[in-house]
Amino acid sequence: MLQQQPLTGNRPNGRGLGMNTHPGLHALNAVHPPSQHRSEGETGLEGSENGLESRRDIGDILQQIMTITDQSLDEAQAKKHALNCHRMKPALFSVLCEIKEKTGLSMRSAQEEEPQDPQLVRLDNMLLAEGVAGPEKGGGAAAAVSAATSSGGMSPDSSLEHSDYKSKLSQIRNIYHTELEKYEQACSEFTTHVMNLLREQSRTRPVSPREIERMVAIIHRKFSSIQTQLKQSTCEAVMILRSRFLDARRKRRNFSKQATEVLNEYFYSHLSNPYPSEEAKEELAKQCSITLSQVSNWFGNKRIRYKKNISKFQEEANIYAMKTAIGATQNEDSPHTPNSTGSGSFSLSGSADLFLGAPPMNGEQAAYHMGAQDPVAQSRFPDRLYSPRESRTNGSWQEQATPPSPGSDHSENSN
DNA sequence: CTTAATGATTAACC
DNA sequence: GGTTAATCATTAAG
Repeated sequence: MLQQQPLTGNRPNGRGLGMNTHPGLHALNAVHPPSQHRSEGETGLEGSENGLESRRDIGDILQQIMTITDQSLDEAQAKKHALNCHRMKPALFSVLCEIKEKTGLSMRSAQEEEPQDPQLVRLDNMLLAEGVAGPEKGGGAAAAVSAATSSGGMSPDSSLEHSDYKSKLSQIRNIYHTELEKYEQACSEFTTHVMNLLREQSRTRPVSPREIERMVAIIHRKFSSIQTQLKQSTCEAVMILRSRFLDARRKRRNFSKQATEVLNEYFYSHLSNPYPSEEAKEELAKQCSITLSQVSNWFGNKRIRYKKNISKFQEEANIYAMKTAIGATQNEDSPHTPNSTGSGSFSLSGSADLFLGAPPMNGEQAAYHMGAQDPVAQSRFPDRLYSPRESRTNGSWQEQATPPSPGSDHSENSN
């Protein structure tokens, strides 16, 4: 955008003035003056017979150039060589330079600065994030997996599916990289080819470095559009792979028996307020070797399903209340055991929530627990804080629960 | 095969 | 940001 000041300086139209500065034009003018000047005679010519000869030469050259495309390759090559050796060649070349100088002005503003396709940037970022692009081997794929499961997390036993995923991903990686390499190679090959061509042509016609530069840029643009397509389809492949392998919904695994037990234990021992705090969730997650969000999911599901059909969960509630109670009495002997089976609690309050299992159906059961906030759990999770939603601690979390269904009063309900 | 159970996702809500 | 309620998709059970 800055070079190529017109030779004529402040005269953009440049007509005629530029000629003064061009030695080549002088040479040409000398042998082939413009027709309108012909009448003025042949001043400056070395001699009339010489001028005539030169004129014939010029016509000859032009004729040869015009017809060179009609000839066979060998013929053309020979003719080209001959033209290159022609004594008029420098002059002709200079004229071409001059013409180019002028026409170059108009095409200069045509291009400039492609604004970095945002789409391409997005694709690049994604490929990088998925571990397809970027550094070789290992770390990339692992990073992709951990990134993909950041919300869902991965339990240790799911490494099997992940190895499958990883192999598929590295397959995609390989294809992507070989293709990319192929494109890059083809691009550089083509570029050097074109540059050689231009260099060769620069012997007979003026080719500015800038022009070569632009040519290269055009080639690169074309090739990068192909690359973009490659990246696009690679992204799609990765997305499909991901949805196949990492969508936990599709590859759902039930929690281990022990994990469900721990969760249920907590749930039923906090039935009046089954909203574990962040700390409690972390503790549960650790115990069950599941993620925090899985704990949250579980409690969310549990609450809603319990509320929806309390009678269905009666048995379960009793069982876990019993368990808690037994665990509590057993631990009375060794109140300072900090292990996972819980410690130091009172059978009395440990089974407190048991009564909630058979609520009066009008939601007033909460009154039983206004003061006794589950000492069991408090000792089990000493750092437990009650959920920020204090409004629920009075047990109203299920107050609007609709009784299961009119005809579902099972026999065990009467117990 | 059908059905129940269950973990995850989603939109609407506060 | 966490919850609820509805829903989806998979797994386990019949």
